[in-house]
Amino acid sequence: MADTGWIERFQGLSTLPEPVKAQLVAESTVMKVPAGTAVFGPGAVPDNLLFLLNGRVRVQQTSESGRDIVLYRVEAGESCVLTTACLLAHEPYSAEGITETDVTAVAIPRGAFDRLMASSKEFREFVLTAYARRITDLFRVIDDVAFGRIDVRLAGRLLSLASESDELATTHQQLATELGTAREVISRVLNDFQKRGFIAQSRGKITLLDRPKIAQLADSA
Amino acid sequence: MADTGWIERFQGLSTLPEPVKAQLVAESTVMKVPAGTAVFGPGAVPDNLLFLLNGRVRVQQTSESGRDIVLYRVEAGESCVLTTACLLAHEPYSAEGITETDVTAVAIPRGAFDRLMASSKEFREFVLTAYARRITDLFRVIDDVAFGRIDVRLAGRLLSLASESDELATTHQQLATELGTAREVISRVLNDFQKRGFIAQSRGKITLLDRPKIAQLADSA
DNA sequence: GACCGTTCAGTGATATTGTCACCCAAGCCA
DNA sequence: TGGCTTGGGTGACAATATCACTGAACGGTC
Repeated sequence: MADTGWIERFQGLSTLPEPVKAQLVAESTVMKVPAGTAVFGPGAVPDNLLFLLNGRVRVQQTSESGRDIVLYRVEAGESCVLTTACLLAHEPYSAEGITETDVTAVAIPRGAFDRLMASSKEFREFVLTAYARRITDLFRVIDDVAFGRIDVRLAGRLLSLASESDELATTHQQLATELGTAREVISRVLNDFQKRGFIAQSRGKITLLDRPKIAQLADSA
Repeated sequence: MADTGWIERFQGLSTLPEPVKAQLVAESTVMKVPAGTAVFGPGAVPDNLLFLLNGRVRVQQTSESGRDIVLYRVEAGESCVLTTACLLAHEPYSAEGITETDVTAVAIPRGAFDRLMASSKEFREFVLTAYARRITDLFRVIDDVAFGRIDVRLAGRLLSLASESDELATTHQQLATELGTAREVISRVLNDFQKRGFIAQSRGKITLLDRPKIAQLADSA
């Protein structure tokens, strides 16, 4: 018998009626994916709605010119609903999802997703709410890219990327991809941060020294 | 008896089973809105899904700093599905929809929308496909803002805004809002276009003189 | 018509960000 | 040791954004 406990980990699913929970569990399969795998994107179309139990997926876009920008991340306890819509669109869909850690997820096949949408008002609410959150994420990205200063944006990103420890194993190029800018820009801003005593740097590693100051910069929106 | 003809004008709705069409029509009401009205946004939350019969709605976002950027437009024959999701999200939702022309639309109340989602696979497909299109629109905006050149973006926007006539009644400030940039930037680029013979300008008006050249610039992506 | 207020557009100076073309250093490995 | 790859630094310059103005164009009013 399949484990049903995972449902409770998802905000919005715990209110599902029992029969729907049973249906959800019956039609789902647990999958494990190692870090660094492309779970969807050009050339890897998924047929499943994923509920992330553990780990994190980064969704990013590559422009025609070959430059990248991170759109959002799917964390444990969230689902990757945008893909369900993008599956149906026959337009070229340039975003891709990459596991940043080893990932455990529950996969709901397309058909089961549709049956759940038909049978449960609560499930529909869950899906639409998840959509709304992603869309507001995208709105935020647009706002940041269009009107945000990069030092402010970078400060914010450093804080969220280094939420566990003060050590951050990342390259300047990766940070540039986070914000959709160029490596040189990141290098200069980080050197400025270093001069101001916010961080320490070594090859491939950044150490946050003064979180309060960084936070202050980050929300001088 | 209500008119059912409008359904056929929407790509994706014509395949609905007859009973669903009847349901859709029975629960809908036609509304007319004059140009320049905010149909949704902070302070004007809609409880309806709108199908646009005539006219055009511009969806734009105002950042904290007070600057605007246009996200996308809803044209006749399209629906404004993103609002259905954003209604449910209790997060601050900063986008607003403004009618650019007089608009005729069919409104489906929230409850009816939910019943249709429950009862019709085709309707669900329609909704998800509409979502997907908007989301790819947003991805495109992000790509443009992050990596696009202003002159290229402006050229493209001039072409799409002046799709009917070569005359365009708009101010530099409005064009700046289109692209999420500053008026001065638009002024300088337009002056450059003028020098190159692409356009002619007078106060509040732009005339496209050389569409081919503008188009060539616009897709030198 | 003249006057006034508002909106629209032009411009120079300066700051920020992006691009290009390099260089050098650190780590890896034969 | 040398060579290779990756990560990072830097100067010069281009593109874009911001600031602080200016004046022109238009709409009223008297």
